[in-house]
Amino acid sequence: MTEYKPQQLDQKWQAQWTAARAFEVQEDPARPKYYCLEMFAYPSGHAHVGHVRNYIIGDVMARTKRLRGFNVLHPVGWDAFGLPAENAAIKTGTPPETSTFNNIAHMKGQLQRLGVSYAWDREIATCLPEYYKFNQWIFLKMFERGLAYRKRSTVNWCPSCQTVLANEQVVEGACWRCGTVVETRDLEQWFFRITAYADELLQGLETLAGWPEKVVVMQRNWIGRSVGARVRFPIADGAIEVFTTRIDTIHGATFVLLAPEHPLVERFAAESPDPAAFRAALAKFRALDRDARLTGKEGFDTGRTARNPFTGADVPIWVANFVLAEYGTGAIMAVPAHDQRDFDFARKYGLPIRVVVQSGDQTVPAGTMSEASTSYGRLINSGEYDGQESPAVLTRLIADAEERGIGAGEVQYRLKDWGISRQRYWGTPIPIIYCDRDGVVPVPLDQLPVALPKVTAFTGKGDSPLAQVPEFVTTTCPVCGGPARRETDTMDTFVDSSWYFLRFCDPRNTDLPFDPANASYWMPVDFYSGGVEHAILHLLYSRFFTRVLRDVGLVAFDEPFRRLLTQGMVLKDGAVMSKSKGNVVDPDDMLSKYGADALRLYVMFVAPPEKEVEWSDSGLEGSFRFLVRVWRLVDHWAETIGGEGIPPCGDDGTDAERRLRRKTHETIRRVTADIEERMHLNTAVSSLMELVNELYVFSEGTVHGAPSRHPQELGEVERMQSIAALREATDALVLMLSPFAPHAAEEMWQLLGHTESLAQAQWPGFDPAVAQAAEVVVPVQINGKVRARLTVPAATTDDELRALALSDAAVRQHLDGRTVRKVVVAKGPLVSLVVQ
RNA sequence: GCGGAAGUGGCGGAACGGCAGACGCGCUAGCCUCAGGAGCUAGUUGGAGCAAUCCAGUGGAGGUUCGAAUCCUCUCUUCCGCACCA
Repeated sequence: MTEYKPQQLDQKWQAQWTAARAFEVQEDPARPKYYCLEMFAYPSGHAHVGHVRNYIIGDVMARTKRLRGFNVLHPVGWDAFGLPAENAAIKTGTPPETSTFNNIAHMKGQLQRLGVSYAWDREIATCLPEYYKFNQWIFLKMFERGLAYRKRSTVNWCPSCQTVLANEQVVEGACWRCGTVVETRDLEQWFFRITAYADELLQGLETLAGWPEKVVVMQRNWIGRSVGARVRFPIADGAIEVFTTRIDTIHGATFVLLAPEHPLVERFAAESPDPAAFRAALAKFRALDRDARLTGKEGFDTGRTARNPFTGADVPIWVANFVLAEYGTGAIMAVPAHDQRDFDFARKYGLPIRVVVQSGDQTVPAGTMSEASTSYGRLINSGEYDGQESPAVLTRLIADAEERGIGAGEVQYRLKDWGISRQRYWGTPIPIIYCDRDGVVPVPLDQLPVALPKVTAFTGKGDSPLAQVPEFVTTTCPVCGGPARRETDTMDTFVDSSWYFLRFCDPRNTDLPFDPANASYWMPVDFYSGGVEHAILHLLYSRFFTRVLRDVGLVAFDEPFRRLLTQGMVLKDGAVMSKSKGNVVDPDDMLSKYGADALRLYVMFVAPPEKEVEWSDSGLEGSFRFLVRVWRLVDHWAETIGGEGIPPCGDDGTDAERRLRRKTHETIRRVTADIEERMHLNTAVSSLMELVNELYVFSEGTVHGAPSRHPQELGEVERMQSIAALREATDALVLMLSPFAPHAAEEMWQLLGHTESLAQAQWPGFDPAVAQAAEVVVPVQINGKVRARLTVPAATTDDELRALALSDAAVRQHLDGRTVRKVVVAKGPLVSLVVQ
C-alpha cells in the first residue's frame, strides 16, 4: 500500500519532462499537426487561479491530442510590453525590464509547477529585440503598402500626469491614475489602415464556424457596416455632404445638422455677420459638449440654409452635439418624422416635421406624433416617388441621385483605423526617421531593430520618454545622410499580440518574422482559448494582421484561429479576484496543499470552460479525494493486473465482467467526444468518476471475502478474464485521466507495469460492440409519461417491442380499459403509447 | 434603446426532441475508530405512503409533437456586449 503523495509526484515528473524535453516538437509533414494555444499572458507578477484555468484548458486539449497521435505544438510566451511595468518604474524606480523579467521568472515557475506541457524551447517575450524587430519589420511592410500612415488626431491627455492616455485608461472622463478630468490634444499619430480590410474581415466572420456566436456578433457590430448614400445639400458657396441609410425619407429632411468639429462650422463662424457672437455660442456649446453628448440633444442655429436636392426647399443648418465628426461625413440630413434623435431635436427647437413614409393605413399628422416612425413603408409627400415602397425605393433614389450628380451609393463602417502611437517608453519604437530634407523616411530593413534605449529616470511627465534620450533621437537620414530625428513614440502593445501565434511557428528566425513553410505546416491555430475581453480588439487585429501578411506573401490563409474558446472567469466571493479586494486565490497555496493534479482536475470539473465559476475550497478537496480514490484502486490492483502477459479480453465474460467492459468502452466514447468535439471538459471528468465508481463496484463483486470498499479488504480476482477486464478498464482510466492529472497518471501508468512513458502511449480505442449491452431496458411511455420498463435483448425488433409493451402487466394496469390509439417505437429504443 | 447569452434540487452542474436532476459539493443517519475536518455504507427535488408505488415538477403563459428542460411565439428576470453610428 503506497500513499498518494502528490507533491512528490509533481516534482518527479516535472523534472523528467524537462530532462526529456518531452513537449518540444519539430515540423513533420508525415504526421497530422495540432496547434493548441492559450492567449499569452501579460507578466503581471503572479498568476491567480483564473489564469490557471485558461492554461489547463489548453493543456488538456494538447495532452489529449498528443495521445491521439497528433504532432502537437503547444507554445508559451509573454506579452511583455505594457503600461503597468512603466507605471511601476515611475512609482518605484525599478526599470521596466527588471520588473518584467522578474515577473516572467515567477510566472514561469508557476506554470511549470502546474505541469503545463509547453514547448519551452519556443518561449518568446515581446519585449526582446529579437521579437520586436519584427513588429518593426511588419510596420515597414505596411508603410510600403500605404497601410501604415500618419495623420493628426485627437488623443486623451491628462494635464496632471502630463501624458497621453489610452481610451481604456479614461474612466468616466477622468484619468484612471489621478482622477483628473481628461483633456483632448491634437497630435501626429501613426495609424494602421484596418478599414482597408473591413469588408474582408466582415465576410470572413461567416467562415468562423468554430467560434462562439457571441464573439462573431460582437465583431460584426464593431465593424458596423452600413449601406446607404452620400448626398450633397447645396449651400450658397458649395455643398454639405451627408451620409444616410434612409434616402427613402429624404423628402422629409427639414434641416441639416453638423458635428461641432465639422470644418464648415469654423468657416460659418468667420463668415457670419457677427463672428464674435457666433464663436461665443460655439465656445459655450463646446464647453458643455462632452457631457451633453451622452445626456441630451443640444444645438444652435448657424443662421445658414442648405437646399434639399429632392424637394428644392431651403432648410436650416444647425450644429448638434449628437452628430459625430468621425462617422460618415460629420453631417446629417435630419428627418424628424422618421428618426427619433432628429424628432427630439426638432421638438426641442421648434423645427418643422414632415411625414413622408406611411407604415399603416392612416396618415399620422406630424403635429400629433409622440415619437418618430422609423419603420419602412409607402412614400407620401415625396413627389414623383409617392406610393412606392421602401426599402425597394432606396435603390431607385440612389440611382436618380447618381444620375443627377447629387449623390452616390456608399458603404460606411463604424470601424476606424487603428491608432498605434503611444507616448510611452515600454513598447516597440516606431521605425521612422524625420529628415528636414527628405521628410518621413522609413528605417531600412537591414538596420532593424531600432533598439529601445535604456532609460533610467521615469518621471511620468512630459512627452514620450524616448524624446528625452538625445542619443536615441539624434540620427542620420538613411536617404541623404544628413542630420535627422527618430520618431519617439512606441507602438500599441496590441501590435505585439497580433502576430505572436505566427512567431511560435519559427521563434528563432533572425531574417523573417517566421519561415512561411513552418507557418504553413502549423497554422492555423486549431484550438485557441482565452478571455472574452479580447473578443474584439486582439482577435480582430490578429485577423487583420493575418490578411496583411497574406498580402505580403508570408502566409496563404485568411483566418488564424479555427476554433475559439472563451473561458469564463473564476470569481471569489462573487467578485473578480484582485489584490485590492484581497480575494486572490494563489495557485501556489493550492499546490502545496493538494498538488497540481487536484487543482487541475477541479478547475476542469467545476463547470463548462466558458462559464464563470465561483471558487470553492471544498470542491477542490472533492477532486483531491477522487484522485486518492483512483490511486488506491490502481495501487491495490497493480501487482495483480500489471505488467506483461495479460491476455486481451475475451467474449465469454461473466455478467460483471461484461458490465465493466461496457462501462469502460462507453466511457472512452464519451470522454473522447466530450474533449475533442464538445469541449465539455467537466462532463469528461464526471464520466471518469463514473468509471471509477464502477471499478469499485466490480471489485466488490468479484473478490473473496466480505464486500467492502475498504482498500485493505479488496480481495483477489479469481478469473483471468476478470484480470483482463480490470486491466483494460484501469489502463483506459489512467490514459484518459492523464490530460487532467498528468503527474499521478504517469506514476500510475508505471505502477501498472508500462515501461514506456505516457508520452509514447496511445489513447484507448473504442469498440462499439463491447459498449453495446446484450440486454437493454426499454422505457414505455403512456401519454408521455414513463409507466413501465421492459428488459429485452438488444436485438429485439420494433414489432416485438410493440407486442411486449402492450402485453406488459404494468402497462395493462395503466391502460385500464382505455383504448390505445397509437403506438410509436422510437430510436433509443423507447415505446410510446397514445391512449384515449 | 439595440444586440447576445442564460433561467433545472440547498450549491456547481448533467441530460445534442426520448427514463429530469448524471457527476461532485454540502447535508442527514449509520459503520469503523482513542479520536477525527480520514475512510466506508445508506439517504438527499417537493408532496402522499410502512412500503411497492403514486401525484406534481426544469422562471411564467401558450403552441408544435406520440413525446419538450430542449423547438416556436409571447412574457418576466438575470448577466454580458455596444451604446446618439445617421
